Amino acid sequence: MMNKADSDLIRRQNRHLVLEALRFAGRAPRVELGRLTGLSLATITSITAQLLNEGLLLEDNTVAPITTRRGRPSVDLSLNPSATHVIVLKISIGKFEMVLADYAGTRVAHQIKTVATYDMKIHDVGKKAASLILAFLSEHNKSPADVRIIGIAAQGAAETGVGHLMWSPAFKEVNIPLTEPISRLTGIYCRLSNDANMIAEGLMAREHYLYKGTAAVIFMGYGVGMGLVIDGKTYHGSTGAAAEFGHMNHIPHGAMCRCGMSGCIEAYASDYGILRTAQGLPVNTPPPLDAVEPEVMMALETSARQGDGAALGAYVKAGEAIGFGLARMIALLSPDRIIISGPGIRAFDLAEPAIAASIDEGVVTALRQNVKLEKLPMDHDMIITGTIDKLLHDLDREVFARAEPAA
Amino acid sequence: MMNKADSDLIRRQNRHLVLEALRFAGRAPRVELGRLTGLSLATITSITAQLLNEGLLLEDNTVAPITTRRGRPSVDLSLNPSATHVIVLKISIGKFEMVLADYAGTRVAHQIKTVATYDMKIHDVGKKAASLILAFLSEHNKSPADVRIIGIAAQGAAETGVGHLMWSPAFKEVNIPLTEPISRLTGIYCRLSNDANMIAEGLMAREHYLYKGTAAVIFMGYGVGMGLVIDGKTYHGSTGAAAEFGHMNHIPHGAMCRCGMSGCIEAYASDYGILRTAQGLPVNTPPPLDAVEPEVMMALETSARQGDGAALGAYVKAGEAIGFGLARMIALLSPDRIIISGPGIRAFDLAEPAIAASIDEGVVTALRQNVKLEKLPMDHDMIITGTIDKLLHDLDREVFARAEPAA
DNA sequence: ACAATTTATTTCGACACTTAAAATAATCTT
DNA sequence: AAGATTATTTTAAGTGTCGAAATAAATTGT
Repeated sequence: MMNKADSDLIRRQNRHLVLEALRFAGRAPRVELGRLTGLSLATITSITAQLLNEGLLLEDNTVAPITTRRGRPSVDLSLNPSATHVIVLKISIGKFEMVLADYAGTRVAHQIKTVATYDMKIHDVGKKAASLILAFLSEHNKSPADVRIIGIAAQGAAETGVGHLMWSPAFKEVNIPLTEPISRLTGIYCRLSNDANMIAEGLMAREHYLYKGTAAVIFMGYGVGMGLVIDGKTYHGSTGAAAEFGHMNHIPHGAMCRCGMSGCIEAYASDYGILRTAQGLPVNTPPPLDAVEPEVMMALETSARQGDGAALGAYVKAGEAIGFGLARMIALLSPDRIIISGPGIRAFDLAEPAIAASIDEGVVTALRQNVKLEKLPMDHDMIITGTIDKLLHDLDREVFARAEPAA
Repeated sequence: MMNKADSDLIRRQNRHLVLEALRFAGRAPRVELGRLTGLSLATITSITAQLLNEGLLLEDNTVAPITTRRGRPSVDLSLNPSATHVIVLKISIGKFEMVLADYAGTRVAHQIKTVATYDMKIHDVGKKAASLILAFLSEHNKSPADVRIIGIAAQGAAETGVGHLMWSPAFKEVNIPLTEPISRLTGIYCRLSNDANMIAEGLMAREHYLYKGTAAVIFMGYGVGMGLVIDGKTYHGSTGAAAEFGHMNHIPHGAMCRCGMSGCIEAYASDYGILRTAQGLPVNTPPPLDAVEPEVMMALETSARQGDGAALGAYVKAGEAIGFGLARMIALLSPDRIIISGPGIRAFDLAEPAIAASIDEGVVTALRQNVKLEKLPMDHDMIITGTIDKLLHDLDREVFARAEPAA
């Protein structure tokens, strides 16, 4: 069903609208907010007065009005950066990266810690993360009370629901509990997401008008990941670990994958898969435990460009795996856009013809023709940017859209 | 973004809630509606008075209260059957089936017309359907003004957005416009959907508490179809022709499919695909144009049960195609439930071991373990039931939730 | 310098909706 | 027939949005 509606709901939704408009615009006078939200100026006055009173907004006239128009000058409102803060913890192979951002989305601190992730014991991961976060905070003279939420973006299959990391290239262990211990040890509410989903989230925050429908962000690199946006919302399956594009089967009984199965797309299109093919190793050669060094992949790319047949062939095999995977996804979901990114995007041109041919081969024209396929240069930072955006949007919707009970 | 909220929105949502509760309960007194919706009795009085006044509800005390409790007896309310009507047109190979149902969901008329669908010219389909509908109505002393919406459930790929049938086993032609001509010629608003989606819709209306998340209804028969429910709503892709599970590639460069591509799941798991395998015909044998007679499939099933190796092998091949397709879908979407239905369900036991083995082979345990796989006996009527449910729900939400402007 | 003009914001009065509490209705019990 | 009990309606208060009117704060013109 739905929930019943009352005047609380109206206020909540309209407050949310105002916050969203301001986050989109950065700064705007009340008239502008009226235009953006469709609300009357009277309502805008009422809502912004409340938000100012609660310390979420700031009257911001630091920038002198450039225009020399007649009439009462407008006074810009903006989100109050110090209303609260969020922390992003990005977990990847061998390192923990932390970013502290204020309520306006500006990054105020940044730290990268080298951590020997692979051999960590299952319960040390959360403990280590929590202690790094607490140290990071006190280094910047902040207390846990200043931070409203921690968002973890991790490589691998993340169960957002329970906050476990089902598996990840960064760890030998599986089913690592993250949100619970980190929440408990820091006293800060904590959420876990998959890194590719966070890229999708970041793109949406930037060009949300483009994401009315369904879009998939494919992420090629050490593994093959995907962020899936359905009807404008990132999709998590029943467990929160959906959209495992990399571990969608490509060839029954095919090449050995890091996940223990055979024939996954990743076994052909990830760094290690491409390398294995290029080296002519049998498809059941176990994948290496550590990430393939970028230099190795760059060398492979170079020799492919110089005409090395084995290297070229490996990129074609990778393209076929990606292409048929996309064809299957298109048959199933018919997305509006597919965006391919990740470190592997460097060599995209080598795989692209095979990708295109495989899509043609794998799905009828009628379904394919409406899909836009784009590539996006990799930006590691986008994972963090996307996570910040998502955390702040979540806070706006779930926390700050609710009016504080009057004193 | 969202839309702004005002008091209209509240009323709309709460009216919708009352209508939904009454559709769910069939008949209920006001106190009961209060409990079901969470609204106060004062509000229920106000809303039901309005709905009674608009003719959508009926005070219904035809059934004498069985209970002999003390206190003022309650008076049941129910949906007014004659408030409006809906028509379902089910299009399948060789026949058009029409059902007229009242606002309470009761069927009041039913007609099956044999139509030589396959060779119809592209613009004759809509004309034929419209004239049959008009004749059907006048036969039952109804005028188009008594009907608020026509819902078409068609086999094949339906573009709900534009109302075209992209392709269908029933027609030689492709891209057949349906909603526009039928709407124009009958004067009744018209919508097109895929038949498997309507089964999913019917299941949801009956057990909507089971469909909070993601569920897929696979439909095996002449073709292989799918209805996909994501977050409790049937999913249509960018064009409205998503969820073409049957035409998701199974084996690159594989068996020839009716859609013109090679290696689709349907090419192995549909009636004609199974038959082709059993007969030992080469995989590039073109599929027959007409539906395979049920008797032929039943004979095949019988010989498989009697130990015919070729027949058994064909069901195994079909099971592999379905199983790997499901494995791929699970990797991508991690649904809560998968339901397999359709006429092909009769021989499900012959394919089931192969389905299970292929799912095991094709997707890691961690993703698979949360998925419930069920089979559902085929009921052709469920397509019609589901369409009626969906039409009425759509009307409740889009039309009747809005209060009529006061006279 | 100051009135007129222009643009932004706030205030006011009307209206819609929900709700709790009080009032009313319609039955059964004793 | 009075009292008890359950269902429904009415009433009064509270919250929210909106259009119109009022107010604020600038520029322009003289």
